[in-house]
Amino acid sequence: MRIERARGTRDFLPEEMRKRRIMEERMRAIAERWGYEEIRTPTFERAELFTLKSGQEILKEMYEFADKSGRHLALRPEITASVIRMYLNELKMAPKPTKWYYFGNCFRYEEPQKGRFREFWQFGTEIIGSDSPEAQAELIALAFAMLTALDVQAELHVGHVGLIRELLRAATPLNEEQHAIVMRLIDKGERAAVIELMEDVGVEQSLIDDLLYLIELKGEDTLQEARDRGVIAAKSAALSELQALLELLAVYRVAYTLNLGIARGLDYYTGMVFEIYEVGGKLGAQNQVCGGGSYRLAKLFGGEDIPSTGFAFGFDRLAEIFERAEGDVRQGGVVVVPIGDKNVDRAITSAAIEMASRLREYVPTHIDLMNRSLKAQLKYANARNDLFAVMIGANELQAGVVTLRDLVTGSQEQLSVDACVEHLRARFESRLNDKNST
RNA sequence: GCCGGGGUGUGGUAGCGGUUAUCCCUGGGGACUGUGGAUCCCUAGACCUGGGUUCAAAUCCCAGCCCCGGCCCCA
Repeated sequence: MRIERARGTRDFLPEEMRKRRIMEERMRAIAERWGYEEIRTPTFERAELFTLKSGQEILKEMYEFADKSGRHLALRPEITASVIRMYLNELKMAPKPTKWYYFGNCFRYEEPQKGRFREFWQFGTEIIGSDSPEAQAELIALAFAMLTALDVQAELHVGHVGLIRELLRAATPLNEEQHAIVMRLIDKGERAAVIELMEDVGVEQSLIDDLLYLIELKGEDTLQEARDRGVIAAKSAALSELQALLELLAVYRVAYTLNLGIARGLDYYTGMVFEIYEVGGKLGAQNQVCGGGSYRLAKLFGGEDIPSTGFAFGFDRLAEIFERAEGDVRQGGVVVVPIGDKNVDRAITSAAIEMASRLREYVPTHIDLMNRSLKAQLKYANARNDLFAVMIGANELQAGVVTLRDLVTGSQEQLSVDACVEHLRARFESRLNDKNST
């Protein structure tokens, strides 16, 4: 019986893993240089961690289960909630801001399609302890530094849920719960439902108009325009925060599009929110590669109210876009080839294994594991792109040498074990240096 | 949750009512018994699953599973 992969999961073959490893290393390197440290949290958590404030949308997609003693658990649908939980559990006394990054798999029960899977990877960062414009700008700039390192062309959309919240607060008949509902409707783009809800509760028509005007705002000059029209109060805290952020983004030379319609599906965002979209058209409908913003989760989990800012990349979507120029072709190594019947010629086998062990201190080396003929061993080496074969048979043993064959040129020579090791070590060392310098 | 298009050896495919199920790639062996990449030969290996229609199903119908994509939402 053939067992199929679970729907929405993937196997990664060596070639794909090489590419992902390159991407991951580039992103890690940048995070480290910006002063962020790596953390890791559990793959599953108490389900309440996610149900508490992540929003309705994520609940119906969650993998929930009970363990053998009946605990209510869930596979993480995202990682931010875990990071904050971990911070509160372990590190309340840490100097702020705490700057962390993480890379891990997440799980959501959705219909798989291009760039969307049930198990997917997020690479994210969090600044815990600050949601200042400086923190927001740094974080967005960091995201773009990573995109640049991956040669991904993308555009940034920035919004601020504070502006909408301020306006909703002014709409007196609405309570907190209704605010959340309206936010969700805005995020979904369900304009008609927003109007209906607000009219039902009896919100003034002018306020409804203002709200609709606000969420449609797009583009850089619209902020001033909105203020001139009195839609945004001149002394709005959210407005001045957003303006400060935009100024800093200019300093970081990150281009942006203002989009106040971004409300985001996770309910915990409280301030700046942003989304980044790939612009090359390689992702079809799922072109959002990054999302994030400022939030206040800590209080919900029983801690003090810690302002934080974070984002998460959809790593798989980046992988879809990322073309690797170099390092694409697997660089072959060395094969040690014992010649003769391994079952009979124990001495040859031993000599070959000893040779392989020495070479493995310096170069990728493999040795026949299938008792193949000389011919078949070379064929395998050829198919693997190996560069050298070290052949050891009865003749070599008797003469105290090995035969080193250059699989690219086809030339070969006999030399001592030490000389052969030294020769290969030198060859591969210089190759590694070449690779690092490019 | 909704809507399209698909599942044939390891991978890529042809066949679309009756064939010994095609070709390329791959594994093993050989021509060439201590030398890979070319050529040729032998050999291994497949019709997603379950029902139905039919004398006869890979082929037609239905359901499920899976894949690819779109809507919605997200990363």
